[in-house]
Amino acid sequence: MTDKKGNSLERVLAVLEVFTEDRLEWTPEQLMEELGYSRPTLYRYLKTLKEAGLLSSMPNAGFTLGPKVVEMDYLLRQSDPLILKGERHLAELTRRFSCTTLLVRWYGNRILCVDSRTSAKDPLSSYPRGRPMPMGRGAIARSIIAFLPRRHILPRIEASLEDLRSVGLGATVEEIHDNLKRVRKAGYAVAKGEVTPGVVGVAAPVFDAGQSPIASLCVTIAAELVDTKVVEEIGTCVREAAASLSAELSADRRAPAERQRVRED
Amino acid sequence: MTDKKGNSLERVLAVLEVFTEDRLEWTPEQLMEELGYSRPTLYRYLKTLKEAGLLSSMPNAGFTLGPKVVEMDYLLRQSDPLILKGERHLAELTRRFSCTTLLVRWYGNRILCVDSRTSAKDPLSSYPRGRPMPMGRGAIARSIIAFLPRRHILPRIEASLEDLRSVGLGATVEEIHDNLKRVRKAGYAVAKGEVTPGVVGVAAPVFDAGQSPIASLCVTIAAELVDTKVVEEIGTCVREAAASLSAELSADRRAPAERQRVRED
DNA sequence: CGCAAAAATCCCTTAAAATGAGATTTTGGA
DNA sequence: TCCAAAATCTCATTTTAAGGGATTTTTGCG
Repeated sequence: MTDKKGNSLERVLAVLEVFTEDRLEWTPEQLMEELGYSRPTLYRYLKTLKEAGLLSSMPNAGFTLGPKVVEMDYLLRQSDPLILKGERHLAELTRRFSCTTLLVRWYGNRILCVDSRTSAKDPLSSYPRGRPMPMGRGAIARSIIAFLPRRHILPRIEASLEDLRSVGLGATVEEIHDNLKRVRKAGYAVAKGEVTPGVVGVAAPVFDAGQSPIASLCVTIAAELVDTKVVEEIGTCVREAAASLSAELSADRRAPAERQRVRED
Repeated sequence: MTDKKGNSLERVLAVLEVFTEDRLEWTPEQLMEELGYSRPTLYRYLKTLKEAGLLSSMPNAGFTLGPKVVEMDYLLRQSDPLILKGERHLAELTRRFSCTTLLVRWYGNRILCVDSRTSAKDPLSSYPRGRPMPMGRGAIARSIIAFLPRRHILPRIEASLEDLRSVGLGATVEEIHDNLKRVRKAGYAVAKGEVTPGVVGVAAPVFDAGQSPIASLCVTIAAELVDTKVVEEIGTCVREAAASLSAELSADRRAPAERQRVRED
């Protein structure tokens, strides 16, 4: 069984958590075992989730995620200021370099690509929209961690110490911290082949009026296409684009257009 | 207030329902009024939904749908047999005709585009992935209704009587029913300009081992590109593609590959 | 920098609602 | 048509969610 307990709200939503890339389909029996719910309870949950459209089941086959998910994703694409305002910058960067650009949101302990665009003839990235990436390695993760408020950085370094070390960012926590300070100073992070071999990532954080980054803008490009100088050039562009995007986001905030309410009663 | 009542599971999930194309952002106050929940209750719900990633809120701005939605959509794209097996047919139809093809799932009282592909130079359809379409008009809706078990057809005709009449399908319930029988016999439905002016839709139902259709495969094409003969040709293709897709789906069902369970403990 | 206003959370009792063992009905496949 | 498996129902029991009001935390502003 995965989770301890929680209130019934959390327990219903916990059902959604077991659907992963490794396991996209579950039978009620399997869910009972995995989640430790009783039969009637599980069926009640499933019924509710199914009615909400979050799950769907073909008769007597397993359950999978449902159509409401597709609908919500569509709505999200229309509502997320990050995506809406980021598009322009993605386009600009892909125009300027032969690369794949990613707009990646930070949430919980993951980072998640919410939009991407490519101009490389042979795209190398394996992270399309919606595929979560682990924190801990790669330019994106580092571009976010480096810009966290001081007291949040150290715990994160410790949590991902293995990864950060193996990536050559330093041997001790202090050394790594120093390197992250350098990232912070430069305004962008660079990683060579940390996520995908032969691919260089250059990422800069995106802020939303607050002090902590909420997302990262990243250019990934084939290593053979770049040298130190070009990486610097890309870094500058990415940093500026990210800064500009951040500014747009917080400007939007300051003048919150009160959208009209549409009722149907 | 939108909904009457329901158990707390339904009430939490009802929060997700208020996010629509007309209203993509809600403040807690507005949600309290709209849903009729008390303050602590609403905040509890919001907290839970936010922790699950289904909602997100930028400090003191409104709430919007959250990143988990993007992740689930990605998973869904990988797991939905309809999408996976349908892709081939969409590709084939778009290759053969200069058109937009849609794969549309039926759920509740809506139909929802889950995949689409276009080969027309100037795509006219305004229903991208995730945008729900109303039942009641259009070839897609009709291709589904016509193939429902007898006892489900009449209530649906009555429910959408206005629409069906205005579309010229007949004046009385009987007349409309006759027309639907004809659709059933032909194996596909045709609609001219019912959804988008100047666009002809040709749709056939997709089944999943059961008697009721679960989806529809549709070709939309500029009216000026087709005459009766071509429409018939398209109809035949669409019907055959849909039948083939249905067969693939139920074959898959009959030999349910037991996917391995991956645990991490 | 610190204050006032608003937002979000907490507390705690009551009332309501979720739970689950087992019986029962429905479903879908042969 | 019938049978086994799947899904739902029943109902006594206990857990737990609800919400008025107080409290703490955050935010905007002087």
